[in-house]
Amino acid sequence: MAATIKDIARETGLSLATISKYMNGGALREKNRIAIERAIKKLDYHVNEYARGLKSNKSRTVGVVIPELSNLFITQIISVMERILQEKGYSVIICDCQTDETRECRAVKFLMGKMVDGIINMPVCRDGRHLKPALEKELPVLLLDRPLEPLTGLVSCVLIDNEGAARAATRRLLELGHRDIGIIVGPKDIYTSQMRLEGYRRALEEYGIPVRQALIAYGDYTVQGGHQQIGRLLDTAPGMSAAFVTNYEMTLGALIAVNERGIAIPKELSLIGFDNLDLSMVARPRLTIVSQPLEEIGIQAARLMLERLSGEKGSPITVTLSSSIQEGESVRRL
Amino acid sequence: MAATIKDIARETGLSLATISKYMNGGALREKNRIAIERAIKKLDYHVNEYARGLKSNKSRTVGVVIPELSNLFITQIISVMERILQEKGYSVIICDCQTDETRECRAVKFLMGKMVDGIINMPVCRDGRHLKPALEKELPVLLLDRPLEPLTGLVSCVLIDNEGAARAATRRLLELGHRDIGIIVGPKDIYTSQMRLEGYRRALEEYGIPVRQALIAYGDYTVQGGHQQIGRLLDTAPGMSAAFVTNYEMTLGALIAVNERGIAIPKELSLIGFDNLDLSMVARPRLTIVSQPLEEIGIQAARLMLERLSGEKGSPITVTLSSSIQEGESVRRL
DNA sequence: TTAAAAAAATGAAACGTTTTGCTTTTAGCG
DNA sequence: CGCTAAAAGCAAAACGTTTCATTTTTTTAA
Repeated sequence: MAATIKDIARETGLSLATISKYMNGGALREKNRIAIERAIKKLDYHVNEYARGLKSNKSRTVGVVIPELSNLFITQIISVMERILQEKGYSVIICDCQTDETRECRAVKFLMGKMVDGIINMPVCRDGRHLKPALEKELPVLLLDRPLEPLTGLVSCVLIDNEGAARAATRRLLELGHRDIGIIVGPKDIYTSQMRLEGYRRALEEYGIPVRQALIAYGDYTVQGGHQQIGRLLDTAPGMSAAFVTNYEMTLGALIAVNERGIAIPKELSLIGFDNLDLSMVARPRLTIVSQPLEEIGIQAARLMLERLSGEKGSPITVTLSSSIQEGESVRRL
Repeated sequence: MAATIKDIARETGLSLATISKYMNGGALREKNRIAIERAIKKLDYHVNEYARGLKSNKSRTVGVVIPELSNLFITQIISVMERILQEKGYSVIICDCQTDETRECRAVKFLMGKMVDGIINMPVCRDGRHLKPALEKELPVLLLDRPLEPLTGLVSCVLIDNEGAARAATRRLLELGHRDIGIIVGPKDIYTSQMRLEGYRRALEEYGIPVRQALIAYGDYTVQGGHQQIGRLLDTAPGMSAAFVTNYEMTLGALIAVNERGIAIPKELSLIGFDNLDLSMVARPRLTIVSQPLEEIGIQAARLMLERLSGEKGSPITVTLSSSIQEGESVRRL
């Protein structure tokens, strides 16, 4: 049915090898190049990825394993990555493991069954066991947003300077005179939570202010979690003059709760949120937020993966991107 | 390196053809089946999808073309579809065309280059031109959420009864005595907008109430759009006692705006929102919403596609799912 | 017990590329 | 013009499956 390289060969009178060379960017005579191009157009030829994959052991496909698809932080990054990889002819298979280690493990195996050329992973499993099959096969592996201690030096990472971002946000509040600063972080065992909490601690230390457990709330990075935890803080730490919420969903939840309680921002409570998405453009007063460079994360991830895929060896790299604080009007000077 | 069917043949003393038969579920002698299974385990054999794809002209891959990846309605559906398709051994390649017809067209071609066995599409281009190459090749095509007039009878669809849902929501407000009901729909040229607006109109007609342009606002299905448009309605239609917002993002935007203005729900304004996501679980008072069966959409889409992929011909089917109203406390009796 | 029918296994030929080692053609130079 | 080196083109052999037409084995029936 569909035209093959053989048809092109017949049409042009050249050999298979020459056509193949053309398809892979080899050098050939001008008139042959033209003839081939004409034949390709005439016969509407497209390479058969399967024949090629079989021969070359490359699928031109990258697998992406994420904990959750319904998460704007993640989809925003994937969107960018996908576009870039696609421009280079790679397709992307996304596996949503639903924050489940077993599924994550299965996803890696599934992708290897699909013969992906590389894997990009925002890991759930903390010990990196799930990536073993890929590493054994020397597939390029790239970690997103969270490093994996046991894999240090073995795989590349694209990270955010979580600690620095949280420190800067907390400092900002301290500079403006706040002393009772609440923070809502994610689950205790998640890397980004730990780092953000650490940044908060460090900033307080710099100012010689004791860290009070009552001002630390552990959410679960969901809207509901943010809603609950800000409630908890407001109830149990009445002196709190400012709160720092450390991801987008929880910021949304917190904002809704604060509005419901009729608490005025920033008059009664200063708020610093997270992630530069719709929310920050919409809420009034405009939210002051820690803005993660989502697009840049995607770009760097795609770049690093493409470098690996094109055979550049070199040792694994960790790229750490820094967030910026985007000033709004949700923080006031005390 | 990796074990092939040949290795299994050698290990078991059987022929290639027999192993292949086993792999594809053919009938064979019990002892041979056992021997093969043992060999597979021993040699850690996995089929080479590329060799198989080359021979069989099947890629066991489904392409999904969507207007936007950072949209909870969409990702929620994809999540389910992907899980089901993956269970059947299919992988999914997602193409985010960014609501751009040119990109959408390119995405279809890209996917065909990747030799997908079928395409699931939430279409942007209204005339379905972009799907022509796929239809010509007789690839199974499935439309999601929006039918395409010119393709009626040619492709299957999974739809929501948008008109019915909007009518039910509007009726609900009418039953409770509301007469000045605002509605925020999406862009004028989008199918779901039109249907939802139509449902609103019909409900008003049933009650003999004239449709007033001042109560109809066109948003763009974004948080910001919802925020703006509810503002517009509140400003230009001061008598409005209830509002119906017709997607998740705009509901979020509207809710934020209403809270900012200190308007009490449902005392000063009754509100019906859309889509049963985090938001409705979190907002207080709990929102009354039109709840689309996101999971069911995913299930039906996966099912229909799988049926097609397994060769069942039959004529294209349109599955229309109905939404339900989930009662909260955001609507009051007038 | 044997012939016929049914079931299972087989060998070999594809599928559409890439690649390797050679051969032919072209270009450059004295 | 003829020689050489470099460039371009070629034939054939893979890659790991599936599938078809046969052959072999097993089961059934007489």
